[in-house]
Amino acid sequence: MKTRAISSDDKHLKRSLILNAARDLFLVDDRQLPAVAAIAKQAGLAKGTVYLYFSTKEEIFLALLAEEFAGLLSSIHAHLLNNVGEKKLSKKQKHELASSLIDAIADYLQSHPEFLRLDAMSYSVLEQNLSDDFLYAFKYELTRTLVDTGKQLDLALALENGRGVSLLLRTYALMRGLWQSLDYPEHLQKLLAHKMFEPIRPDFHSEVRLALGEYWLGALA
Amino acid sequence: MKTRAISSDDKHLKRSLILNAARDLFLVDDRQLPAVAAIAKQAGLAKGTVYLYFSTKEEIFLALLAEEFAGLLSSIHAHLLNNVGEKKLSKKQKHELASSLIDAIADYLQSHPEFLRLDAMSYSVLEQNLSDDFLYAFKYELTRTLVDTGKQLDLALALENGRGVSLLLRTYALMRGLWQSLDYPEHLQKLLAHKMFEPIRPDFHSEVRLALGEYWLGALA
Amino acid sequence: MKTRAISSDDKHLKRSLILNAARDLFLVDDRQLPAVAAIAKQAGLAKGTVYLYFSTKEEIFLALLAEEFAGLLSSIHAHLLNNVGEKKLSKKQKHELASSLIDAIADYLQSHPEFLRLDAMSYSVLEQNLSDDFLYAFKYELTRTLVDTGKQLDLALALENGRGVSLLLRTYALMRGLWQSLDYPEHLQKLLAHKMFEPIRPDFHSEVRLALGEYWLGALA
Amino acid sequence: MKTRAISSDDKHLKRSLILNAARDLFLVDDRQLPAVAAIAKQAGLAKGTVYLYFSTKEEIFLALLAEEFAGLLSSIHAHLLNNVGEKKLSKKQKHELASSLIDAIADYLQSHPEFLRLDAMSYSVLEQNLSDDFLYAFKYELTRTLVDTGKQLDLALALENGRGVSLLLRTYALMRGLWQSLDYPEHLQKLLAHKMFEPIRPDFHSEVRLALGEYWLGALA
DNA sequence: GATGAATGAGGTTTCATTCAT
DNA sequence: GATGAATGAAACCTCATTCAT
Repeated sequence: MKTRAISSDDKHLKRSLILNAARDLFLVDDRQLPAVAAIAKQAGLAKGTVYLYFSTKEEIFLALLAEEFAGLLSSIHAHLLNNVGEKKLSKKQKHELASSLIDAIADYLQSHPEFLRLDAMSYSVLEQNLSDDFLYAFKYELTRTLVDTGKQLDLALALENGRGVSLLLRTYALMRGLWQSLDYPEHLQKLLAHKMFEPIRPDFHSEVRLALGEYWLGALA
Repeated sequence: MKTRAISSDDKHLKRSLILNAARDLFLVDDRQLPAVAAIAKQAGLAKGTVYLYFSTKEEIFLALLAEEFAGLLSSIHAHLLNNVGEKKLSKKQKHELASSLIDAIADYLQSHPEFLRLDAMSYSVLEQNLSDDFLYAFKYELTRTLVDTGKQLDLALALENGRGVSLLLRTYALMRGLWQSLDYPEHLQKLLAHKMFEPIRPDFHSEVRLALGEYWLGALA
Repeated sequence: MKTRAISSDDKHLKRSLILNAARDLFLVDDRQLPAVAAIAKQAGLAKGTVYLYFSTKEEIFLALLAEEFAGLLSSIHAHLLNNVGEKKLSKKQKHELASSLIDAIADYLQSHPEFLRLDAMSYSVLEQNLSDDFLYAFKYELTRTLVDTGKQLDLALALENGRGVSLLLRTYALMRGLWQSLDYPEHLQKLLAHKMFEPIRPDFHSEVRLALGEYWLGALA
Repeated sequence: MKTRAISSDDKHLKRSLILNAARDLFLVDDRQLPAVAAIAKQAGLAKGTVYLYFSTKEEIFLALLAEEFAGLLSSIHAHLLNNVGEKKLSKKQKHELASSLIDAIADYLQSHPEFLRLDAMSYSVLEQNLSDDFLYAFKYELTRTLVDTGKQLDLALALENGRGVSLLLRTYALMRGLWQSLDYPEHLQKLLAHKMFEPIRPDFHSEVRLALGEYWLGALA
């Protein structure tokens, strides 16, 4: 591709091109950020072009992660808006709301396999090598949306102020921790095929529902 | 320490020397495994010597992590042995046991700052570049101890078979997820000093107690 | 040379730059492939640049050797084309042709001191650490040219089919064997200065003519 | 083995132990000198012990090569002694002697597969890293025996003085050159399985007889 | 004499990023 | 704006040899 992205739309398009290429490659071989050369090739661009849109490799993947966070949170937000009326909920209704929320989250995770994979890289790999500005913008946006959604939750469940954010944070912690504990690379799966390892390899998607269920049960008690 | 580790004890000592050096350096600059050269220097050894005791850099840190896991699990195990009598516990007593267990865990985390730091590297960095044998041995030992401790828990709380392991796994997931969500490198801390970020930076050690408390409350309901 | 090799010609030029640097260094200290760092320095390039043109160090030297083979064989080829008329040669004329061929070969060796030096590394050092593709391409081209030249020889000397290749192969074997037997590194030369060692250190360039002369005499008998 | 070699015989025995171990390992994976650690292990000795008998790794293999040379030359020597009477040989008888000599050589090569393999390492690898003394002793002994055998040849074939050595040297050159040209490591053999490569991979043991036959035919003409 | 623990020089290769074209 | 050639830091691991025990 040698077309020049002149209009703002074109730029946005090319940015997406890169992000998609990066996501595709990452899904093929997670636990390792693909090389910039590979991303460029996959996107049909030159290496240098990638650097016109992102200033480090990590930026690409943090941008991808930001999208995922936004998606999950907006999904939760939407769910809350849909299911909240004006009247106060009964205890049972609250639990039902929590339960459906968990379903919404688990569904999102299932349909966005790259989310927690990327997320698992963020602590050790992704947040290196980023400009303060970019990192700040990421955290800023994330916090804003999170707090926002937290407030929705406060309203929906008649929680005390700030409780919603806390619940969301802990929910997030639990699901990312579970992912990292239960996702094994292929060769490890073979190694752990023996029955004795069964306790440490339940299916993630079932497990996350159960664990979140327990957590919310306690949290709402 | 003698210059040459001839006896098996001496060897074990030298191994520890390396592990300690590695831990020390890692604590100074976590999120990045120190170079083998640096570890060797810190331990007062030559690079090659390190490779007499470990066959890759990652082995060193996985060995360190193995020690931590062993420590935490034995700590839990001990706690269970101390606090379990023969009679069946009342519901209240069970919650008290859970609560004290959480304390034990949280105390361990507080006194072993390297544990969750290392742990956070294990998904993306640590489990690369290891021989299948070593990795298997690690998982084997970990699973064995985990299942063992899980059984103790089953007994102590009169749980159905296998429930204990599950509780431990989810507890672990929650604490590792929280760590990664709440531990910020220094420069990020400065960036996030503003009040608006308060919701995303509660103190880890308080937070882990609270979150685990909620989880166990729900799990034992 | 431009700093950036953009056109295909420029690239070819830069490749040559590297090959020449490698050859120069190798001639200074044969029996040891120079380090890539040294080659890069000699060529006025960065180490990484070398790896843009060759994917392992050995590739560089095998490429060099390939050039030498091509040179020798084309030299032989040319010689045959020049000296072959349509009429059948008499026995004497055949021997004269052989003799002049030997001269052509020996002249080539004399003016390409790197050829047999490199060649002597090929068995034990050079053919390690090469991709199958590269090695195959090398052997393929070599075989093709060799067989081709062999056929010319068949024609020129009215040999039975395939005899020419065989003669060339044995000629090559003899000259490479002689080189390795008669080329001494400097410090060994001093060690073997005594008269008693004279029988094992005749001058290679005379010796190769004599030995090849004897061989061809027998081969054409 | 922790026995001490006190008597001279014991020492000689232990030396042989090392040499045999080295030969065995080298035969398994030629084109690469085995590591000293491997040799020691194979010999049932400690690494340090090896260095009591040889001062560098290369010494071991040069000693091995020396044995081979001695074996070949003594084999030739013996052959000459057996087949030489006092009377002058006819031309035909001379050719018969040469022919049987070639057979003797080729037989030796066939029954000593390590000879030319080792020999092929001598130019580029083996003669590095040796003390002048050792190297000199090697060359001295070799030259002495060679000249000696050469003289026998002079006598047997009524050659002019020194011609025998020359013939032997060229014979050696041809056979080592052929070996290096025709011995392919396994993975290359697969690569060159195609019919087009047939001309460059005749069987060494047949080829060496034919080529030497031609050479001697010319040399005795 | 024998051992094997310790040494540390040495060189390859990768790849994120820059910048001349 | 786009390209891709050039850069060069960074780090691993091997293994021959030494020497304390």
